[in-house]
Amino acid sequence: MSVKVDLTMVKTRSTQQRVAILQILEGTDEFRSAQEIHKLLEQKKLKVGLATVYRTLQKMAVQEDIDAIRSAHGEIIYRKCGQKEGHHHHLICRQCGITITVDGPTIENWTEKIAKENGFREVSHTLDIFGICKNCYRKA
Amino acid sequence: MSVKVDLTMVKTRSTQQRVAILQILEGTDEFRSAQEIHKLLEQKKLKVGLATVYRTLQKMAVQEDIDAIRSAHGEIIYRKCGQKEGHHHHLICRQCGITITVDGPTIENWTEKIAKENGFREVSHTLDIFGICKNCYRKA
DNA sequence: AGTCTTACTGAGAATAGTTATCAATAGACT
DNA sequence: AGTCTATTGATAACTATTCTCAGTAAGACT
Ligand SMILES: [Zn+2]
Ligand SMILES: [Zn+2]
Ligand SMILES: [Zn+2]
Ligand SMILES: [Zn+2]
Repeated sequence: MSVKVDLTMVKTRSTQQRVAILQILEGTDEFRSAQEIHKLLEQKKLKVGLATVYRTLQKMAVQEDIDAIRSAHGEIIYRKCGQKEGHHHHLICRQCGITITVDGPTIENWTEKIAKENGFREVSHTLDIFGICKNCYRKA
Repeated sequence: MSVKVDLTMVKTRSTQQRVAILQILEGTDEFRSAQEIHKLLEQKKLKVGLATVYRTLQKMAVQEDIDAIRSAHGEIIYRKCGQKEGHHHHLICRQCGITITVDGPTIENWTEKIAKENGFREVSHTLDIFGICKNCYRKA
């Protein structure tokens, strides 16, 4: 009898630190880095260790409570996504950061197919589309 | 906040180091990081300083001799311009990390379509598929 | 070929973002 | 209250990249 490990199943405790970080994320639509969130918490007189901020955001991203992408500058930035339900993807402007939520069966089916063809199970995927939006292109 | 210098205006000398780095890039269609290129040069018994590799690649990218993108892992990776044949995606086992390279027109077309529908230009994308490979699943 | 200018180089220090370590703490459950 | 263990905080370690600066070598011009 073997135990199946599923990261989304591990018990997550509701700590003061986790709640504080979540509140920051819920207070904006923008992507925020771990460092930024740590500073914002300091301003609110909430002392949360930097390592805790990193760990919590990382875990939230794995459990799909928040979205994580890599900025052009190299930092991982996080956002509580407006669309709370359902798997989906993002179309992001490299210039101004405006983000459009997109989804559709095409990639979902394609990734499933590719994974199955290679004998993989418990499949998931990440996909982000980047470009220059109409507005920014006009200004350039 | 850093001061931006226009590197395209300064004279570029053809040094042994620059030639060696260019040869590495011309020897493959894949994206390579500065660290990887530095190791490859070592294997060819060419001693080129790591800082020089970083500086040279950075300058080549600014002068648009090569393409530079940020990998999901956070590194800047470089490729000799032109053909997009090197573009592909990864199917990664969450357990053992084994990685399979995959590609196909399906997602390429889909992402292009989605971006165009939303008025985006200069489109790029990132996609990774995760799962449990046959081997690891059997062991579990 | 010799000389001059200055872009370029290498080694290491410095920086930025992130992850690992580990003893102490505090949720959750009986 | 007591137990179990996920979580925390301070800091060390790590990875990728940039900076510093004295020494080197393209390339231009005699
Ligand atoms: Zn989203
Ligand atoms: Zn834009
Ligand atoms: Zn595996
Ligand atoms: Zn693609």
